[in-house]
Amino acid sequence: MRIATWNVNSVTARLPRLLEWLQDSAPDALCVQETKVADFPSADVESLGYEVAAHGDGRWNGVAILSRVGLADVRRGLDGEPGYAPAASTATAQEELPLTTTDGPPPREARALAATCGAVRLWSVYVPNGREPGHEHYAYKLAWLAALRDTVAAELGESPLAVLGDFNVAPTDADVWDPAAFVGSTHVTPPERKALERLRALGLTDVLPRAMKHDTPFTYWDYRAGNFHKNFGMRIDLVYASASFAAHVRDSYVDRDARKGKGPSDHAPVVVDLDL
DNA sequence: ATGTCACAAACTTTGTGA
Repeated sequence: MRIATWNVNSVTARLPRLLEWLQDSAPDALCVQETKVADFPSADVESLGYEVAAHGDGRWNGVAILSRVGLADVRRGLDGEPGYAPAASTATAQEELPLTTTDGPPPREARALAATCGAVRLWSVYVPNGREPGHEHYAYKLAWLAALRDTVAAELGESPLAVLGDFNVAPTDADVWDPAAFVGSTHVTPPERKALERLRALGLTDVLPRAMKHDTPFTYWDYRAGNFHKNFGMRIDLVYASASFAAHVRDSYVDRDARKGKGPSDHAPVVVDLDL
């Protein structure tokens, strides 16, 4: 069984590359992040034999799971999932108007989706970026990761389970091209890494993929400044596998070739092959 | 230091987010 995860950075913009990759790599199930659509364009992938479960809220975020081995018990969102409301505009703040009273909690975003595909339970997750340490979005990121941990904890049992997606955290300094370049930035701070550690403490294993080049299994390279060409990347797309899932992993690799060519995502897929 | 994308609306340009 082949399972993969890929942040496509807009499924609308990436549809030709997605269809090409599905045909070339033939995953049995694919977790997708940053679909950036309310309605997933399902027809084309269905013609390749995949069922689609999607969770999208429009312009930002959005996750999906594509499967050709069944798609059952679909869940959207996390237990106790925090929401996020952007800060008020500065123009409003300068007028010193009384804060508008908001009714209820901030809206939840489309960042987590689960489905059972054949013998395995999969979560497709797109963890909040965090913007910068100390930012409201950074606190949201940590709270979101805590809710992810609690939700996964409640689902863990005998069945193989994996959480796959764009975690927006590099687990160790080896997972960024230059730790010195990330001082003061998100993705590498102790609280973010601690949040991943608490998730792994449920008994999950970080399935480290093979690199296809450079001995650095990076999964993301900024579009700017020739970062891909210079291999200035990060490993932030992760596969966290339960013991019964990890026991069946035969191989895993980063499909770095998918980051090349015309109109790529800024992330590469991570592929996991299982002997079940 | 901040060079590229993608998206939507203030739409032939800008802002927001990554």
